[in-house]
Amino acid sequence: MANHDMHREWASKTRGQEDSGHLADSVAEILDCAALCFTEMGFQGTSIDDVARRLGATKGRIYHYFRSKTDLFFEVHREGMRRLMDAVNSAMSQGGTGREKLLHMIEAHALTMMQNTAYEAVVVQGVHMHRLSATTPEQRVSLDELMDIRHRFEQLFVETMREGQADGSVREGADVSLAVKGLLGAVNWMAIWYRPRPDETPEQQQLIARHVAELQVSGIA
Amino acid sequence: MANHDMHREWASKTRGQEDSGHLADSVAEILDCAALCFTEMGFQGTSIDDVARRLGATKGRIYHYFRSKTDLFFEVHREGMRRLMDAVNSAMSQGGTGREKLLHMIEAHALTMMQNTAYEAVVVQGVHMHRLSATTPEQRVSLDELMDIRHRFEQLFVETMREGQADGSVREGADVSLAVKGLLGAVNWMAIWYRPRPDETPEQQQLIARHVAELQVSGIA
DNA sequence: GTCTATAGGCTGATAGAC
DNA sequence: GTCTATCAGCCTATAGAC
Repeated sequence: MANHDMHREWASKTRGQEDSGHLADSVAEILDCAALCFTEMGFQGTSIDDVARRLGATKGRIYHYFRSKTDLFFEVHREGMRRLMDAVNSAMSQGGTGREKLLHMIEAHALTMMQNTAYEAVVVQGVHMHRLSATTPEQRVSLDELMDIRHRFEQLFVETMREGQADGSVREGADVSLAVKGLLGAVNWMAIWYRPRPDETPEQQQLIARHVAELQVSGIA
Repeated sequence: MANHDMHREWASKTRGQEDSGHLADSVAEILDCAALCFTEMGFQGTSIDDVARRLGATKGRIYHYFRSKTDLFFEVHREGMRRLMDAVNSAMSQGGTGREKLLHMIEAHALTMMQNTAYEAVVVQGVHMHRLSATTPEQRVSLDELMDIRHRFEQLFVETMREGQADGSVREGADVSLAVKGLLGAVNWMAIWYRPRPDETPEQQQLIARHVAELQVSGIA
């Protein structure tokens, strides 16, 4: 029980800046393996033994840090959302017209999807799960918390698009909420089809991300 | 075993035009309940007993018509894809410039998503599953077959967009394949966020569908 | 901290009565 | 055609050794 709290503490620490040592390493290693398993086999399709096998350990290790499989899944999801938030927030704060900011935000979102395929595939899976009603009360609480983050994430795009309408860089008259759902859908769907090619460079990835972003932004400009 | 074949025969019949009577009714009823269960609880989260309970029956009935849970899932998926194909094909054959056709195709796609939420949520789930490697050989065969249909579906949009480039109604220079993936993503994502409001009329749905389509098409025009 | 062993519950699929 | 009964396997989570 105490260890679960230690993990919580670690999690909130890293949400700041630094990670601190061997405990963080253990947890991060588990999260990485879990992200891969959940991505490849789905939440219900993954057993804790699967994650343990990939880790080269047994489930004792995992249950020492995580209360339950659900807890593990949501911790992966949380980390994926954190990476997304960081990238988009940083793009948003770089200035320019609403339209320019939107372009950079979408590009950053897309690039993060491409460079964190496992974590972001879990995020998409989690969003999908929110649609499911067969959830335990425990899952419901975690899901609601994460959907709250997700909502704030979506609002960043909504606000920036409104900003663009105010400064004249984004077309008036479009239903902003609907437009944002469309554009986020286009980017999120990358979790389904995008696979990095074996020899793909970061520059090539950036090109794809920019292209996706431009297509979406030119629709509302 | 013979009954599974009867079902197959029914399935291919309906892919033509007519459905024929009480056997079809039994199967269609099972498919409807299964679509709802899979949508609400996911593939692995749904037990055959869940479907049977919703049906007001026991699993004997289901296993009489479907070899396995996997088989049942894919039959729902197939039906969902059929509805999508029908709608888009019909929109595509109505003429106009490439750009106009594309607009109508996306609109038809979106409207079908909105009017068949359960079946189409299963389709999206199936596409997602194709990403998963933890599949039995049996699942792999069905998935591959369905991804083949899916690929042909995507090609309809690619062809029409190329047509639009040829007749000057669609911007040159854009990566057609990437653009189509983006626009299909925007529409497919509706399976995640769209819920019909209790009092929503077909006219209101059409408005939303058109709006989504316009946003995507104006990005490539 | 990590392992082994195991309890306890659920589920896919089948067999056979009616 | 549909139901009841049941088996066999798997998986989450815990307890306790080391």
